[in-house]
Amino acid sequence: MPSNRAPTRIQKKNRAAILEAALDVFSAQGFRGATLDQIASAAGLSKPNLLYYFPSKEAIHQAVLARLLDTWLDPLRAIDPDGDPLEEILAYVRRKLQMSRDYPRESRLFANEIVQGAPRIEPVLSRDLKSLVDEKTTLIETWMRQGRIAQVHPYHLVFSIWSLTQHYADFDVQIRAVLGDEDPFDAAPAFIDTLYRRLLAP
Amino acid sequence: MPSNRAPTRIQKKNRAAILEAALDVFSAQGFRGATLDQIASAAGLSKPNLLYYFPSKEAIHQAVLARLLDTWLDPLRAIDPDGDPLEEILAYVRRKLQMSRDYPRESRLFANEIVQGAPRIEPVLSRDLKSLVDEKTTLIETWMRQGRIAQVHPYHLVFSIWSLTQHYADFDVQIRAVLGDEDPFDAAPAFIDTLYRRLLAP
DNA sequence: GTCTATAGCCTGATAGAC
DNA sequence: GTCTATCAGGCTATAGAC
Repeated sequence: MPSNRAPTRIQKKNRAAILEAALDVFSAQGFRGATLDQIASAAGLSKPNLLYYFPSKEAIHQAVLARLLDTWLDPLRAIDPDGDPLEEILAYVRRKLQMSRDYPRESRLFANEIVQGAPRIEPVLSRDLKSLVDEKTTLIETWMRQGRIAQVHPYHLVFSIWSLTQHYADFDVQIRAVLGDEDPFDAAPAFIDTLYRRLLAP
Repeated sequence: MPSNRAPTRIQKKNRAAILEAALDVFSAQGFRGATLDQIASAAGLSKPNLLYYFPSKEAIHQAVLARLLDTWLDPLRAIDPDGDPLEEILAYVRRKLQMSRDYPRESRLFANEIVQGAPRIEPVLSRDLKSLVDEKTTLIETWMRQGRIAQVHPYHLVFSIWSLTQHYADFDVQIRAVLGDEDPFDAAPAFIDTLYRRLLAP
């Protein structure tokens, strides 16, 4: 492990390269499918040198996940209680869809973890994620009671946004296999926008 | 490998037990995460005996996937060109959601495979799946042109159905972490039904 | 700080007795 | 057909030279 002194430029660069390479490999292969050899080679380091920066494979995985979780919930946090209800929700949907397009590896890393039972992040889900969702669904319920958007189950509304948007990153291969040459992100934004306008119109 | 003679009752039972155990383990851990030890123990056999029935880990995985794909597309096939358009689509959605509730392991096995780039079934996707979806979207487009349901992008409509319904199996842990004690499948059917009624109302 | 070499474990697969 | 024993390869992690 690097010393406790302030990291040099080289250490910063190497740590960043490792996290970038690990995101690549873990998101494509899952935790057990990934090997340190793959990560080291993708980061341009030797395997022992990789383990000089992180004590174990597990530690690398946790570091990548931690960095992901830090920003993963930002789009949801950004829903503004003082904004226009429908526009706030539609903006959230757009942000989530954009993340699927711009950060598909992050989405797949997360998906890998959840599909396999979230062994490493279940606590984060039932604590941080739950309390954030509770807060936002309360807000959404208020909007619904005020008649500013249609009444639907607020939690399932959130689940639907997650599934519809993340699907384009997580199931990318399948979508492209079916669509052929057409870019999924050409028509997806308009489709999903229409879907939520019709669902939530007061 | 068992002889070419007709399988005995014991052979049938063991093969079935292996496929059942393999579905359990592969869907929960992915291909590389699963071990022959786990499968053998879950099937109540020794590891060498397991490999008496299947020549390799890869062969077991393919057998499980093949059995899955055989029935996975049935709900889509069952859309009836002569039925009422909206009701046909809603019935398809219900069948898919029911599969997520009754066969979550199958859904997660599939998800594991796709998220990691579908290395073993990409050909099936761009051949069998694509041609089936092409056929059904053509039908849906006809219905839309006739004004019997609203006009939306037919492929993305199908993707949305896949994502919304499979999400309840694939992201089960996350959904339960957020919902707490409430059973996801209590409110999901009504929510999704409402969603598609409002989206597709002519 | 980075490398080569290697320890030690786990895993897929095989050999051979019964 | 099923078992015990075991091999061979790949994997994480460490030792030690430079």
